[in-house]
Amino acid sequence: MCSASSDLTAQARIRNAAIAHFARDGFQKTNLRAVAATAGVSAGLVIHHFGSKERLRSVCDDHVLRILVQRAGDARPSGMRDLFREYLSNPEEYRLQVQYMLRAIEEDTPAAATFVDTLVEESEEILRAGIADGTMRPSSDVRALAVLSVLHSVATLTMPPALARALGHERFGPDVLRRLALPTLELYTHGLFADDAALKAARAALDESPQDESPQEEE
Amino acid sequence: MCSASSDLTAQARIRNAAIAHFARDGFQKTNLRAVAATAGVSAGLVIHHFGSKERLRSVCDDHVLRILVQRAGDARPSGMRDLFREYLSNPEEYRLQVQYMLRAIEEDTPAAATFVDTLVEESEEILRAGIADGTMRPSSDVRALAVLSVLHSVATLTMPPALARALGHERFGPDVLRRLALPTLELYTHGLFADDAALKAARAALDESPQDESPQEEE
DNA sequence: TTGGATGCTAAACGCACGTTCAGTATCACG
DNA sequence: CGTGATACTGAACGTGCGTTTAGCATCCAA
Repeated sequence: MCSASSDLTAQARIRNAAIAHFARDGFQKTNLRAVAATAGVSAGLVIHHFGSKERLRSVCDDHVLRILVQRAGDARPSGMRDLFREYLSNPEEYRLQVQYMLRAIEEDTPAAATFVDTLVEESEEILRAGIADGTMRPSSDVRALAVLSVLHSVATLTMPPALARALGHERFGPDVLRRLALPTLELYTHGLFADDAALKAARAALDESPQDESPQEEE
Repeated sequence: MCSASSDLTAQARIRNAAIAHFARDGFQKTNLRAVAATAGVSAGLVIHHFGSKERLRSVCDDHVLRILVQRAGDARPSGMRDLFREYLSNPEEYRLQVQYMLRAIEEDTPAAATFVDTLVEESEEILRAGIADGTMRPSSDVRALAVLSVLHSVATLTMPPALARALGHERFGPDVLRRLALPTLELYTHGLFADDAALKAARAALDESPQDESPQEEE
């Protein structure tokens, strides 16, 4: 990790400070003077180097995105999708970038869009591979399932404090994750319902009003 | 529905306008002058009646919370947990209040905490009942499963635009919901994994580092 | 009738914050 | 040396916005 604050160009220090602030407080709530302060420079310099707060954000977006996708391409076994698992076992290393991206997803940044697209794409590939080799159950809509699993991952990592508190913890953290791991895996291997009454009912209901958008695949 | 804008007290009109703005744009981004405008009053009157923007929010919180919990207690078959199903079949009626609460959950309002607590509590009751009568599979941690299901519901309703776009839609809406309904139900009745290798591995891993927070229940 | 609440407005105040502006130091280069 | 260009600062500017204030009706009680 290259987090030594000096011996870096002021531009880089500002960028890093901005990433940290955006990740922690979000774009709106962070003010340039605070970013400048943690970067050890004046507020004017931020504008001097980046032109505007908005352009500073887009530079941060690109930077974080580049780190994360390069990390995913890093000859890792199964690409970016393992970011989640990786994050669980090694939260320190990329926590900042992941947190930044989660914020970006909330705020619907262009970078978040390409990040999410990559996640969904890789997730879908993994699902198709798993279904092909029999380790995963076939689905009526693999694309939607991929989106659903990414949604669940993102939701878990951005878990609202109120829900964390309902589990008895102050806020989201490794202990919450550990607590949810087993129920999540149980859900993903057994499901929850003992019979398929609800599923059949839903299929019937959807057949009645066939506002069809989803592709037809085998089940 | 009582949405006629006149023939209501100015206080009520301001409160309703604020609820609409907070639900649509969030607390930070809505400014009092806009609220005053849609309420048809001056900005000063908002302060005159509510003292501050923050106290206006808390009044809105209480109001929406009261509507939602009274709706849940309304001799409905299974209480607030059906808000989700209710919302799906009848999105117009309580869309505003639900959207308001989703925003409140994001912003971690006290009202959101009690709302979430109620959701989790009712969810847990339903799970226990379902497990008892055999319609649901037993879980190693019912509380965590309840939190997980609420998390999934909330996440679905607040689905980030980037994920909706990955499904081919502009943003979250009824069509996205329809698209996700089947995969969700498939996941909740069959699970995803064909075998329980991942689950066993996770159990083993958690046994190694028994940072025990979760209660022991039957499986 | 008077006098004080109450409902309400327009204007102003004050602060936070993004951005601009002079002005200084330093370094490159002719 | 001189002459830019570049890095940087402190102060100021402008604006958006929450809030305050002064004032005007209206209505009710004494």
